[in-house]
Amino acid sequence: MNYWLMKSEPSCFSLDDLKRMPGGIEHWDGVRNYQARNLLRDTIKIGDGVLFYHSNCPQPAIVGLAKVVREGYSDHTALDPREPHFDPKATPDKPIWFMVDIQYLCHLPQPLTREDLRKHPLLAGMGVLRKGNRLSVQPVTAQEWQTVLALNGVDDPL
DNA sequence: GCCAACGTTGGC
DNA sequence: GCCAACGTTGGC
Repeated sequence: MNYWLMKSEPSCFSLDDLKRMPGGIEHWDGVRNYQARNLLRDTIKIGDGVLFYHSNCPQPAIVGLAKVVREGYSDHTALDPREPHFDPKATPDKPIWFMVDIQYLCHLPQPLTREDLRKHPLLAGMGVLRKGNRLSVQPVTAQEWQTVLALNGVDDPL
């Protein structure tokens, strides 16, 4: 079991949007970075925990929890010329880009802002705080996962 | 809106 | 294979 932090701009796709999807499930498409692609294709597994992070917004924060319900498969938005993340080099046989499906679990009663993370000794080392870190999918340690839950007084849903 | 950091592209 | 130019990300 592994844990991940996934970033999304709430003006584009928010945790509320995920909650509203049928079954609370949506595919995590549009990732066009090779390092993140490798994680989506090879490493992220069904049942893994996801910290849902809102980026590029007035209050960037970890706002909720999700879990992985489908492992890496072809990101079809790379094959469709009408899609903003269309990649002419991708083909059905060699998709290049991959995505996973995640399912909504809950909102955090107390979203954790960057300031919250920075001031907590067990969270201050999180990748999302590192300057210049642009990975939209990044690993989270079990300790970080448990600390985020403990600060919110929520039981581990996984 | 600014700007630093980063990944990608493409000429050589 | 180097590296400058460029586009994007994302906090502030």
